[in-house]
Formats: sequence, structure tokens, C-alpha cells
Amino acid sequence: MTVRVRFAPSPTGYLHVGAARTALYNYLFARAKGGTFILRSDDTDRERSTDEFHDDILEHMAWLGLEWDEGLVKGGEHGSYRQSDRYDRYREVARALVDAGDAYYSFATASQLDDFKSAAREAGTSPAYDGSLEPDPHDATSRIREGAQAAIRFRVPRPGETRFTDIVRDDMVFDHRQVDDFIILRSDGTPTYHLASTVDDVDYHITHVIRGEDLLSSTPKHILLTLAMGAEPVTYAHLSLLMGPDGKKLSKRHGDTAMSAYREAGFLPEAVNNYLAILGWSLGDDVEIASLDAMVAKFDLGAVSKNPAVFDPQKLTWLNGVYIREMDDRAFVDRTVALVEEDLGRELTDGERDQFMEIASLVKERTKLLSEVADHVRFLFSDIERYDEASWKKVMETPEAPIALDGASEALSGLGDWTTEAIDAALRAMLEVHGLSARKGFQPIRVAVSGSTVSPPLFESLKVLGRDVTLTRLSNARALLS
RNA sequence: GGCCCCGUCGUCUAGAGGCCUAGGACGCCGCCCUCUCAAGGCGGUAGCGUGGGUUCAAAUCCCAUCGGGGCUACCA
Repeated sequence: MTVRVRFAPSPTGYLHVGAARTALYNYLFARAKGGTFILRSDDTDRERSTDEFHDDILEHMAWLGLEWDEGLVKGGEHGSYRQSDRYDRYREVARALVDAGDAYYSFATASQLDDFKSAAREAGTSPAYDGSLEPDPHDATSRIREGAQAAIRFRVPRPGETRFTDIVRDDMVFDHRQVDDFIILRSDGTPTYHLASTVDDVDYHITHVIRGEDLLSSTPKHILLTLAMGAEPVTYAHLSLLMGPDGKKLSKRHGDTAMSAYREAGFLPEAVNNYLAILGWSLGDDVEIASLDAMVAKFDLGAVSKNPAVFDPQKLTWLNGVYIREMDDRAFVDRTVALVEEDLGRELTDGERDQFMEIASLVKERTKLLSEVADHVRFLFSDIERYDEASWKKVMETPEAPIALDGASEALSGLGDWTTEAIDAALRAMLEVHGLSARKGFQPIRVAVSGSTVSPPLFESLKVLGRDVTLTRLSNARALLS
């Protein structure tokens, strides 16, 4: 049987890192097994689902490069792959279940249910609702016939238990005393997650459901439902949840969890995928860095860690730096030029693009986030509007500064070849003449030319900047020293 | 409260009775390199939650305990 898995987010929020990890693991499993990866929208919560979230999920799945074979946008033989389009089908199943006696119209009120639960809590017994508050069947049917609104609950067989083998958690057993007669169709006729999701998994011939651990205790419900539909239950794999630094389930209050925030912050999709993959799974042999293809080749769902993992932005950032350094210069420029232009508020000329290319490898090496690049190269493309205050104070307000600036101007104005080597030699000779250390002598030049004590290597920077601009900036800074 | 899951450095993990004096990575610290910042190199810091067993031998098996997490909605 060929593997069919699905990632089925609810568009009640932006695609967040936890969901992205679930999507990734589904993707890796499908590719590793030569199966089909399906993208579905579990949008049964009409109150909270929005098109904006729906689009955000699609956009960031694409951004991550987690290409799906069937489902949203792509289509397939199962309709729209949006649950909101399939209400008729869910109602049909719910009614069939009622007819077969596997489900029933429920009249228990919220306050009755509350009482039931608090009584259970007090008695120390299971809080799972067992249907004991319902009117007798004849009563119920006549009330429905008279047009009463009622939700439909699944009748969990009691006594009984559900067993299944979870790929990451091994053998699981749930006593039906702990599983409540859950609602499958709300009184307004809309399906709940349990129904819609299970029906879709059956209808779409899903073979493996890989999802978060938060759904582990709902799994007996889904298995019971599947069985009642006369279908074969899928194989489940429940992934541990992602935690914030405080050890609680990762959520907005831990800061950015939306994928879009990481994209905007300058993370590369390759790095995000890589990090999410090793967060809870190990490739073995101390390998930490691997492309999607390499991960596919080694992926083993059963080897995925059972423990909850704390999401560590620092390690992600490190990995991002690794990926940035691995890019070739051309790719680096292509991927960041728009950010630089946005920062400048104008497009780069061809000449400036060449300058960017020239210094790319040096900038690349000190970049961890794409969003930092504009800061690193701004001095090349625009005049220095203001010098970094701390930098100025530290190196310009020194006795060496005027000497270094004057010396540099003199040494560079008469320089024959404007090459890195020539600049290097001239400036070092200048140091020699004035008895300045490299640190004391070069830092004022750096600040004069780049505005800060932190910049790409000096000689290369000057080379790319050009002689005229260099000399102008040296004298501008010198003038400020009185 | 009930049920379920989990428990190796601060964090992510390797580890499936002797290869463990517990390995790697991020972080942190130090040194080197060095025109700044990075990158890189070298070194260091730090862990098997606790208590009992089983065994010649336990991070690995068993029990208990403690701790963390999830579910307990006409959310998903």
C-alpha cells in the first residue's frame, strides 16, 4: 500500500513553527516512503478560521519548499480539500452513525454537564461524559421530529478499551471510561474536528497520521469513529510538542512563533527546515547540517524523540549563519539586494551592484540574518548621515585620530593603483611613519569611512568605495575633529 | 481531580547492560589568529531528577517517588 499522509492545519492562526515542524515531518516521511503528501485545510471552526490565515499557511509552506502532491491549490480526486466545502458529507456520516446506533442526539445541557464533571472530580472518577444524562431514546426521537436542535454525540462503547501502536510512542491503551461521548455534529449542523478530520482521513485514504501530541488523547475517538464507518484505522505518530524557554507549550507569549516573523527577520527556509528537523530528531553520526534531500534519505519516524523540545532561536540563528556562509556570492547578492534597496529607498545602479558583488564574500561571512546585510553595506551606497556615537567617542576622541586621518589622506591621495594590496601597503607604511599601532591607526579611518567601528575589512572596504569617496569621508571626519 | 505522555550538560541530542572517565551541537568562558566585527582553530564549563532493587557490571532493566508537559470545549 502506498503511503498517503496529510498536513491539515486549521486556519485559525498563522503558520507557526510548531505546525511547520509537523508539516516537515509529514513531508519527510512521505518522501522517504515514496508516498503522497497532501495539504488539507481543517477549517471546521468557522468562528476563528479566516482567509488571511489560510493564505498565510499556503504562502509559508511554499516558502519552506515543502511541496505537496495533492490538496489545496493543487487539487486531486477528493474535491476542494477544505472541510468547509464538505459539510454535507459530514452530516451524512453523522446521520448514518445515528441510524446505526453508534451516535445519538444529545440533549444534555451545559450546566448539567458541568455538574456531571464537578461530581466526577469530587468523587475522583473519570470526568468523561458517558451519556447518562440523556432522555430515553423514544423521547429523544420525538423531540427531534418536533424540530428540536440537538448535537450528535458518538456512543463510546463501555466497557471497552482502544489499543493502537503509535510509531513514536509504541503501544497505547485507553480505557473507554476515560473517553467521553464526544460531539461529532454541533447543534447548528456543523461538524467538529473529530468528525471532519476522521471522515477526511478515511475518504482520502490516508495511511499515516503524523500530528502533535496534543491530539494523542483524542486518538481513541478517531479510531472508534473510523471503525464505526467500517474503515481500517490509520497508523498514528504523535510528535512531541515544541516548548518555549519556560518549558510551556510554545505560544505567542514566547515571542514570535509565526513563520512569517522568521522570514522577515532574515532566516533562510533551508535553515529553518534543518533546525526544525534536528529539533527532536537526530541524523546520527553527529550530523547536524543536512539538506532536505539528505534528511529524506535518512528519515526514520520511529527514531523521532518522544520528549518535548524547547525551541532555541539561538541555535536557529547559528544554523542560518552556516547556510548563509555556504551560499555563493551571486546567490547571496541576489537574495539580499532587494533588502538593501529597500533600506536605501532606491534601486542600486549596475555599478553599485558590482560593488556589492565585490564585497559580498566579506559581508556574507559576518551575516547571520539576511536582514543585517543592509546595515553592513549601507556605507557603500549612501553618505554617512551620522557616525555611531559610541564609535566616535571611542576612537575619534583620541590623540591618534587626527594623525591617522591626515596620514591616510596623504598616503591615499597619491596612491598609484587603487587596489586592496596597494591600500594595505600605503596605510601600513603610514602607520610606521607615525608610530601608530594598527588598532589605533586604522580604527579612526574605519569610523570616518563607514561611520562605525564595525565594518567589513578596511582595505577591501576602501577599495570598493573608491578613492574619491574615501578621501572625501576622511576629510569630512577630520573637519569634525577641530 | 481523572487519564495519558515525557525525564542524559542551560538548550537540542548520541546512548538500546560492559565500547561511558557519558560523545556531538548551540550557548557561555578562555586562548590563538587579527585592521574592527565576524568566521576559523584550540581548550574549558556543564548532565544521566531522587530512592530502592536486579546484575560480576546500569544512563541503559524493574519498582517507587519527584518533576515537567498534554488532554479533560457544541477549539483544534
